[in-house]
Amino acid sequence: MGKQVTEMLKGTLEGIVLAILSGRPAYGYEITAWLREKGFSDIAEGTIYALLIRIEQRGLVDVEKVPSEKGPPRKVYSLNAQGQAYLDEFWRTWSFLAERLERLREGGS
Amino acid sequence: MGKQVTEMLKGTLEGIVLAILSGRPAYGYEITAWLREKGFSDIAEGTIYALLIRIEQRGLVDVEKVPSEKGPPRKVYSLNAQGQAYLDEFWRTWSFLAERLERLREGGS
DNA sequence: CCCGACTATTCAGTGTTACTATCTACTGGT
DNA sequence: ACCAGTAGATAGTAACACTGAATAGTCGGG
Repeated sequence: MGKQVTEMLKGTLEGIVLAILSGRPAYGYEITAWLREKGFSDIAEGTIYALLIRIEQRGLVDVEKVPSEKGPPRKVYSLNAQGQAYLDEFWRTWSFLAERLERLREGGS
Repeated sequence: MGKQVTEMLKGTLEGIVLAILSGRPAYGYEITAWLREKGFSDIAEGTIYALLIRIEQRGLVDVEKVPSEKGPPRKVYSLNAQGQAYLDEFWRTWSFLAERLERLREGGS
């Protein structure tokens, strides 16, 4: 993809991951694969893992280590109450920005 | 505002400014005032000036120095062909991201 | 029995971006 | 002379995504 997406993802990728986790618990490798499938073709794996560590340290998610049939144990993340609150805030912020941009695109005031 | 907006603006603020300039030429102080009026309550002035210098160095805008009745001369920026192309690309990138996020919000696949 | 393929995570170093805070500079009104 | 308003520049900081590589575990094939 382009540099533009990279820069645009700053601040939104975190919300995207939290939104995914609000549907169901998931682990890093799974999330990366899911994102790639959905068109975010070149989000680096390292990026997701770093992000997960960040949101874990901020207390937005709970973590559980689950043995895998294949490969090393998975770190399964699930959204907690604080994370849900943060996600709600994220959607409000996103709406704010999206509305204004849409208006700009239409050439409105 | 919050830290969330700050991070989300990375990558979008540039597009916002280019979109403004696609409507009409403008100078830094004017753009800052316009943004504040439109709800981006605390975008720092320094941020806009730095951004304008950046897009100027990338050749996305043309610059003209215009004497002001009040204060020092204004640097009036206008979008050129290259900037227009970059803006088009920006909107495509934005649409891509906005679509996927909207789908995520609806809880869809 | 080792080697590659797949699964899964970690980490050090880099570049871009917006923010803070401060500084310069010009005008008009008191 | 001073101050508010207009206008721009800049040095330093923090956050975030990327690159690239390393580590670790399981499995099947030669």
